[in-house]
Amino acid sequence: MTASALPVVCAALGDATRWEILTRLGEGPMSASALARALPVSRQAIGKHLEVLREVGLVESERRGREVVHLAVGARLGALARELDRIGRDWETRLLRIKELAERPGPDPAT
Amino acid sequence: MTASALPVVCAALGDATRWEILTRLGEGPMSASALARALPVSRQAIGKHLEVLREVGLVESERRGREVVHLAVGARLGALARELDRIGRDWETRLLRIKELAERPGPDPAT
DNA sequence: CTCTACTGCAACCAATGGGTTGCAGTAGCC
DNA sequence: GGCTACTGCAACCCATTGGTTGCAGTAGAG
Repeated sequence: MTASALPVVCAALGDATRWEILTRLGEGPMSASALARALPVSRQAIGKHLEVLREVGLVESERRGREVVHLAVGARLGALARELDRIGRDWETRLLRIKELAERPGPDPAT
Repeated sequence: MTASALPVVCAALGDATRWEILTRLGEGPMSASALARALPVSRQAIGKHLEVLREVGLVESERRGREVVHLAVGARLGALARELDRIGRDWETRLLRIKELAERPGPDPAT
């Protein structure tokens, strides 16, 4: 996962309806029509959300007979989680270093 | 981190400008005016972004003399990362179970 | 073959949100 | 005390987006 993709995939996860869709798809493959029956939005709205999720790799779609079934991709979410964890750790370590420097009497890093 | 907060905090992370701000704040505390000087947006826009980030716990603010300095909170990001990782694993395990059931000749789960 | 049902595309609408300018308040620096 | 600079609030603008309805295409079921 490249760093520039972080805002995009986070934006895809930044919508409650899409989380509803992902939760359903996490339990098993479903078609867009089936999702539309389960959720209080139209099938076309579901379709747009699915396109967003597919573009960032959070769902995959497969034609099965007459309908197209979609499923949530856990690997992609895991990759995002690892990246966020790494960044969070960086913030904490840098903040600790700053606090150490502030409290230490000798403020020269070269020492 | 409650599950209902996931879309909100992800939405906060779903903007490129906010990631710019977070990156700067991850290197050390800064004031809104300093951020506005470093980024190609106005101070008021920075202020709105900081409010969003503060509401979801990704930055903390502290009055230091005449100015207010902000810093990125790594712990919050780590909590989000753990939650996303957990959900991603759930998806993968359930999908594996479904595939197993589909390939196994005896489709009765009670057996 | 026909009928049903799921998909895909397009146009349109309203709300949200990222951005701006302007102004008032307030707290250090000299 | 006066000047400077940073903060906070409000109003406004426009692009994006989540949502809708409608229609055309297409592929299984009977």
